[in-house]
Amino acid sequence: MSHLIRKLEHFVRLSPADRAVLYRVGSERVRNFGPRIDIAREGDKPKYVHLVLAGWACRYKQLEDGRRQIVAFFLPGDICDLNVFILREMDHSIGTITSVMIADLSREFFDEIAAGYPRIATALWWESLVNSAIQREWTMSLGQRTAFERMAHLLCEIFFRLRLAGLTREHGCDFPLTQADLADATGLSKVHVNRTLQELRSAGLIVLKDKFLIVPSLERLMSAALFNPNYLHTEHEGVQLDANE
Amino acid sequence: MSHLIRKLEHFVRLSPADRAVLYRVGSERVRNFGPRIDIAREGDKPKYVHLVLAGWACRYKQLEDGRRQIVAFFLPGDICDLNVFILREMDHSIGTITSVMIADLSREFFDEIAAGYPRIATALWWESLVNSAIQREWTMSLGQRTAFERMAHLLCEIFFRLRLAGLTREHGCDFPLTQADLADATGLSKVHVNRTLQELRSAGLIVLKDKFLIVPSLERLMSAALFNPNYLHTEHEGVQLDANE
DNA sequence: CGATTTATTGAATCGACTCAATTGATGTGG
DNA sequence: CCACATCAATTGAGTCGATTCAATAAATCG
Repeated sequence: MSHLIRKLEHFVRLSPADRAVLYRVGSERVRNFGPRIDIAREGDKPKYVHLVLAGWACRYKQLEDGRRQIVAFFLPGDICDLNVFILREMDHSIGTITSVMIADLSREFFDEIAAGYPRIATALWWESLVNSAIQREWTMSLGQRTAFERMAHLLCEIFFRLRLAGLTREHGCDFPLTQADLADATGLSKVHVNRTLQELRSAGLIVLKDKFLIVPSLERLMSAALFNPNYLHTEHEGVQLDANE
Repeated sequence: MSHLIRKLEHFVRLSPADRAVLYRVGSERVRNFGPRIDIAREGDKPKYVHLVLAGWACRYKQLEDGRRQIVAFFLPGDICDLNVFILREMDHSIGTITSVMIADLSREFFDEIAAGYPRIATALWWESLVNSAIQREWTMSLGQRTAFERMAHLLCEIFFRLRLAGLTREHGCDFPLTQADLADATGLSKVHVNRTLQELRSAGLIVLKDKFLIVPSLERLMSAALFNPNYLHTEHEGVQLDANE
């Protein structure tokens, strides 16, 4: 919960009442999943909006012949699909990377937000616009960036997003993804992911070991990735949207 | 206008009043642009939501060194970015392909919809969820599909979307994209786009000439593309959301 | 501890790219 | 309305980034 609040407050200033409502979300249905488990599958009827309270998950799609593409990562504080209720069936699956704690947000919860908590509603809109922007940036990465840039870009993005949620130290963060995960996300083969990570290491851009990532100089990693953080819409006038109560 | 209505009615049944409001949109500020013109640029402050009344446009991003990726096509009846008002600056540009007629939808218009036209509001949500799904599918294409499949997939998608808007004949549609456009959208080089199109031609999957595309067998093209139309969320129970007035 | 997953390395191959030149279409001004 | 200029499409040849296959080493787990 705190991760979501922390993230949203980069965009709007929430009132104590706003925060209280969001905390209450933690008391909606909460479920725990082990690592490498499907939470929802393509074809399922979407019932809830998922909020990740803890752990890492991903959204992925698969072709008939088994080729798999991770199309998004979900980090603590992330909301899966605002308003999917509307759709009849999922066009993708959601699976865990690590153990994950999920709160299932009901339609009623969103109705309540829409009716009485305009700042939260705005912040959730922002969340969903940023998610779209991230998806576009992935399109950009896959279409135009080299393997080296693409990997650097993904690492930058994850680091930035974790930081928003308050989940980084000065220069490092937990990093539970395997090279196979990175391959499915970047569209590269596992072998090439391995070699690309080695290149990043020997360029002194990252230290990645024991599921922990250290980024000695975010500046340099960003520049290697051609990473422009504007798409995360984080430097924001919206912070002026004060809670006036 | 009619293209938007036609598209939305694949999802909800609109009342005469609903349709009237949507038609009125045509009387909001309408602008005309020539081909190959930027309507909005990365860095701009977003002011309006754009509705494409006629012509083709695209959303694209560029890296500092000039590499360019088209991340979406806008066809008649498409709405650019629901609720971008919220964001401080554009993280991408919008440019025309052909001559284009655009209606600028104001914030007030959406407030009015939200307040008094729930079916339209739902349909617009659907529109925006489908756009997200399309973006994910592009990620999938770029990450996993071969050049041949990817090109076939893009052609399928465009054909399906045009059909929703009522812009196809039995087996064909206008197709104003150049091979350079296709290259920027698929992440392939122009040369390879050319060769890939020739492969599609000699496989008898498409006839593409004089800015007109013929798809002799959509079935066969879909199967070559590993195209699963579920992500367009078009076969929909939502049609049961009748207008009860 | 053995079993399985994850990471690493080498070698050969291939899909897609770049460079470069040509042909064909489109368009505009004199 | 032709001539020239520009833009779009096509073709060939050589190269390179990333892949596949295969084997080994290291880490993780029950």
